[in-house]
Amino acid sequence: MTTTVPDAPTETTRPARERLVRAAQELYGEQGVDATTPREVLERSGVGQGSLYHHFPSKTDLARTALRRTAQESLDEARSTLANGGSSSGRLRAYLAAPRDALAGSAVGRMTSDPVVMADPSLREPLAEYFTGLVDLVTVVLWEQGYTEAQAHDRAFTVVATVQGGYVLARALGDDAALERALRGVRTLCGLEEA
Amino acid sequence: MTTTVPDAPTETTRPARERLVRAAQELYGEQGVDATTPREVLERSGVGQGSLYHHFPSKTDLARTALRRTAQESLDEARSTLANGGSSSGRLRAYLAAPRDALAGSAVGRMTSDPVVMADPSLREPLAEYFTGLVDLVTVVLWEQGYTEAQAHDRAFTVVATVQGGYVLARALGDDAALERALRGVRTLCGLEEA
DNA sequence: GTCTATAGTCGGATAGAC
DNA sequence: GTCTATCCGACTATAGAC
Repeated sequence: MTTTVPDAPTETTRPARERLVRAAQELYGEQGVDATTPREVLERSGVGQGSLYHHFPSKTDLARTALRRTAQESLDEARSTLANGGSSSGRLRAYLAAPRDALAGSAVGRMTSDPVVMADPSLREPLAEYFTGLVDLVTVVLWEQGYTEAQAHDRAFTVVATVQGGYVLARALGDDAALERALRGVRTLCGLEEA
Repeated sequence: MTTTVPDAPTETTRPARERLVRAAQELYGEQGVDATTPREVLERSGVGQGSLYHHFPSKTDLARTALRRTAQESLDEARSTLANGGSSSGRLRAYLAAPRDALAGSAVGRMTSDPVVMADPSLREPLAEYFTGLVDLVTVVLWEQGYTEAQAHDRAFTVVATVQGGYVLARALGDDAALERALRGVRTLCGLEEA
């Protein structure tokens, strides 16, 4: 008696669908949603033409799935640094020193310039969720350091904005040192730098 | 004897060309370069079909002209705030308090996510020039406040990054208050806020 | 569920009259 | 220098066999 039950009866894991989402995530990170064609997604995923439209009614539906996942993965990664053990200043320092591909930019932040994403509320939603969650994580850390809730919140926005703006500067200048400098500046301003 | 000499013999001012550049600047600010079609530029400028390709060999050449002007105008505006009279702290405070359309984003910064712009070095150049000039302006102000050159430079990157990242946050959250909070945070961190 | 083939639309660019 | 008319190719999506 062979156990033919795969993983879950209601929500089975589909390989083609999965490959499509992964390929879309990669291409969106490289080019954005607007500039990524269904054809490119099919080529990278190795899936045939009509299969995309079997799993997703339209390009937008694929984008929604891929963006949700990217936002979720990015937030999970930030959480692993900001909400784990260690002192609050140590966790913030670790977050600001985390390895980043400056010239690639923020997978989520870059989407705020994508016309397709910004035109559709259901595509914007993952962006809002990501940054709300990220700012909240940083706010808690700053609050633990003794700031008032209002001050912690303002400065959390500043910290997250510095990271995002650092990406923008690095890409505009073609120099990853721009992000490094911006982050070093905010570390000293927050009193996190060693003498 | 009518003076038929217009403005300059070598570089005359062409009305159609001018209208094309203006329309392109507007549309790039709203949608980006990649998402803006020649047709849209023609419609907004009120110029006829073939005239675009009379003045500009390709879409890229129009983009280069428009981006250069936008970068130049943006830098001039920043200079008028950061390099004018008043105390150094007053000028920096004025720059950070300048009116901004947070939900529209930075006309220059948003281009760092545009595939067409990033793929062409001649289109990226205006971005690099703008941010180099802007960071230099802020660096001078901070240097006047007594910071070492290295510290002033790092913090200048942080200030400019906060503005750029503030735009990203405001757009992602659909709330212009995000930029305000990020800027208030950096003002307090820089000791520019009144008690 | 996956594929090949193809339809419809629009973007980028050109030709050539005025 | 400016316009109208038009070509070519690519992108989004569908049809229908296996």
